[in-house]
Amino acid sequence: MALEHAILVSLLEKPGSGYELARRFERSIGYFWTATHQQIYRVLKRMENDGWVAARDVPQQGRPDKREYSVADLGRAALSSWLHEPIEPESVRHDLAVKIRGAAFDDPAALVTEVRRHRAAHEERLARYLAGEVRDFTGTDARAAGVSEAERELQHAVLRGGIAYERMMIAWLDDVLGTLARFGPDS
Amino acid sequence: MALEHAILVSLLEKPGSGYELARRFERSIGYFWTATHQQIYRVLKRMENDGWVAARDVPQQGRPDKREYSVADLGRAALSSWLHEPIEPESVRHDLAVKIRGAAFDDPAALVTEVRRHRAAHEERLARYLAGEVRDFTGTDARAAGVSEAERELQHAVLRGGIAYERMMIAWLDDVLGTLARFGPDS
DNA sequence: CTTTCCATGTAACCGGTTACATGATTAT
DNA sequence: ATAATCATGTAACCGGTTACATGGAAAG
Repeated sequence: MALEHAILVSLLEKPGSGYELARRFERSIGYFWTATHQQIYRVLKRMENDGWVAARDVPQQGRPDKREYSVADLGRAALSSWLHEPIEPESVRHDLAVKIRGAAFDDPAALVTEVRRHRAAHEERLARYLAGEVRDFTGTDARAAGVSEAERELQHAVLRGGIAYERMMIAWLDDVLGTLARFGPDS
Repeated sequence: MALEHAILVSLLEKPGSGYELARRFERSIGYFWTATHQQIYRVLKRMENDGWVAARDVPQQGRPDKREYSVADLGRAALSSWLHEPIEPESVRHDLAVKIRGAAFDDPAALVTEVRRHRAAHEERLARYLAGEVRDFTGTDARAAGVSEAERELQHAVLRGGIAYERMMIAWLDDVLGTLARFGPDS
């Protein structure tokens, strides 16, 4: 389990409210971890009880107050010890692969639309990542205020992972489409 | 949720017991879906109650009896309808990416061992997949008895996906190692 | 004689998802 | 008026993981 740790990393990069964290999990953090706001609020509360994070009420004008969280010493220590313990390389879960193998017992041609939909979704994500790369990681100083070089470079490395993943998926889905095409008229 | 459907596909490819299914989920099906035997037995029972699969007791010599399951009409229909409904492209979950971004707030050099471990694990998987590809998908007729061409080709396409994934991961982890190396002496 | 393989389960727990709820402000 | 954004939650459910349990056969 790493949601706690993902939250710690995000709060170390920049303190924020549960709502803001939820937004980040739709964006930058989203390409390696997802979480809904319900989950985040629940975990955040537990982390506060455990002394991993500290909250501060921030009044705002024209908007509801927010509780801004930042990482406490105990949280930093928890993250550090997690970073030092080995984790098992997780295995993937691909619904689509189940469908592809299942198509052999149904109509292979019917899957083409579905595979194309997925391909489009990955293409879209790739475009988003590439745009983010240009925005955040070009120009030596642009928006580099208060961010260490290590932080910046490691974030970039993770983003490159997301980009590589999307490119691989697109290429593979093209491969699959080619295979499906050979069973178009009939099997 | 697709475990039911993964089981249906596997049983369509070849009927088998819960135990045998669990083994398959460690092998061929394992590169796109994982499941433990506990989970499989539970789901299998539910599927039998729902009439998706039918069981047949098979006595064996020198071994405990087994319950061999095969797909019933209702199961085939359930699979077909699932194949025809669109599913959302799922997003990945990478503990390792959390660690990499977290390393900026700890010791980046300490992550090198961990990343190398993961790299080795992916290298090993890649070797297994490639060996499986040679074993099962070379030679026009080898072990192709009773397996349709569509079935064979689609299985191969899924395997190529696993291979592409492992290759991408290895390349990316090399990228990460290079990035980490630049923060070796100190950040 | 101890480990591994075959074979099937129960029980507890917990993280993640979905549905529901509230309430103010800003934009169309 | 209506929808969208900001902001924070509760409650129910359920799939997946971990631990525990049994019991015979074959292999080292």
